[in-house]
Amino acid sequence: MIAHNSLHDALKERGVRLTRQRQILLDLIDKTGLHLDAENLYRLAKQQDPKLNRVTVYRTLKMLKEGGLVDELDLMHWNGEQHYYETRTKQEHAHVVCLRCGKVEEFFGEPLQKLRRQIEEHFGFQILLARTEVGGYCAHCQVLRAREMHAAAQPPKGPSKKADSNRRRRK
Amino acid sequence: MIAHNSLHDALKERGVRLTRQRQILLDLIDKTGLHLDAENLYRLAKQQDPKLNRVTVYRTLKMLKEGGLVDELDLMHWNGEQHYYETRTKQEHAHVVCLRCGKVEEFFGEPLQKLRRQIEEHFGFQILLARTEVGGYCAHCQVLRAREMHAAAQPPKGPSKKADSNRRRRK
DNA sequence: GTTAGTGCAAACCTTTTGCAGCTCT
DNA sequence: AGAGCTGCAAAAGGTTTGCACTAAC
Repeated sequence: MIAHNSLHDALKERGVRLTRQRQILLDLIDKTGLHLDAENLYRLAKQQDPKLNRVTVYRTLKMLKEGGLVDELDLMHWNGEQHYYETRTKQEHAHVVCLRCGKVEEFFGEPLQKLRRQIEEHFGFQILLARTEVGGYCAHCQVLRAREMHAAAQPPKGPSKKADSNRRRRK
Repeated sequence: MIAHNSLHDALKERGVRLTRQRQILLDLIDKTGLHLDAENLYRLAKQQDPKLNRVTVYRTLKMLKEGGLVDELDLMHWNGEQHYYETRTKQEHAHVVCLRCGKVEEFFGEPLQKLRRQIEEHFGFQILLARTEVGGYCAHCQVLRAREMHAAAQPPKGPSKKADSNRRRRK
C-alpha cells in the first residue's frame, strides 16, 4: 500500500524509477513533519527494509536536493554537523530552533516575503533558494534554564542530573 | 607590527593568550571582508608561518565560535560543505550568494529586524543567533547564463570553455 | 532487454582528540 | 614556574565513489 504524495508524484513525472527503497524514503521525508537527518532517516527506513543501505539514503537525498524537491537545513547545528531535510513544497518559512531541547518551530509570515522582495530589488538578484534559521531558547526552556541557574547558585543538597538526556553527543 | 582590532581586543579582555599563531589568524578573519573557510584560512596563515598547523586553525575557530566572537555560515553550500567564518561585530545581515560565481553580498535592512522581533513575540522565543542566507544568480551572472543558454542551443562552432574555473571540485 | 538503481567495501574530506613538548604571562 | 597552546599523528563523523549484481520500466 503506497502513500501517494508530492515527492512521489513529482518523481514519477520526471521518469525517475520508483524503487521499493525510494518509496520508503520518500514516504518518511514527505509525511512526518519531522526534520530528519540522513542517519535517522536511515534508521527509520531500515525498520521497514533491513537490507536498505545507508548509501541509498545519501544517494536519494542528493537526487532530491539537486532536483529541487527537498531543502537542506542545518538547524543552527544545534546538535552536531548533520543536515536535515524537508520537502520543498510548503510556503517559505523560517526555522526556529531551541538550542536546549531541540524543538523546531516554523515561522511563516510576511516579513519573509518582504525580505525576499527587497533583496531581489536591491541587488537585481534572482533568488532560487532562501533560508532563515534562528537559534535560542524556547519559552519553556527559558524557564528551565532560569531554574537551573538558580539551583547552580545554591549549595547542592544531592546529586543533580542535568536534563539533557535528549541530546546526542560526540563520543 | 600587530593590527589592533576587535577580535584581538575581545580576547585580550578575556585573558586568552595571544600567541603568534592566533594573531595571524585573527588578523585574517577580522580584516578582509572575505568569508574564509577553514582550509583557505589555513592556506593564508601558512604563508605567514609555514609551521602553523591545520589543527590550530580548527581549534581557534572553535574557540571563537563558542565564545560568540565569530559566526559560522555555509553560504548555501554553493561550493561544497565547508563552513565560512566572519566576525560577529557587525549589525545583523543576510548573506546573498551567487551560485554561479560565488560572490557574496551582504544585505542590511529593516525587514531583518522586523522578522527577528516578530519571531520573538510570536513564540516567546529568546533569540541568540539568527542567520539568513539566500542563493541564486547575481545580476551579472543572470546575463552570462542567458548567453550560455543561447549558445548551448546553437550548433557549436568550436571548443567552448565553461567559465567555472574559480570553482573547487571534489577529486 | 536495457539501463537505472542498489549494496558492499573502500575512499574521501572535514573536523576532533591524545599526548609530548613548547611558550606566553 | 605553570597553565595554556601548539604540532603531530591518528581517529572519528559524515558523505561519496567504483564496481558487480539486481530490478524497474
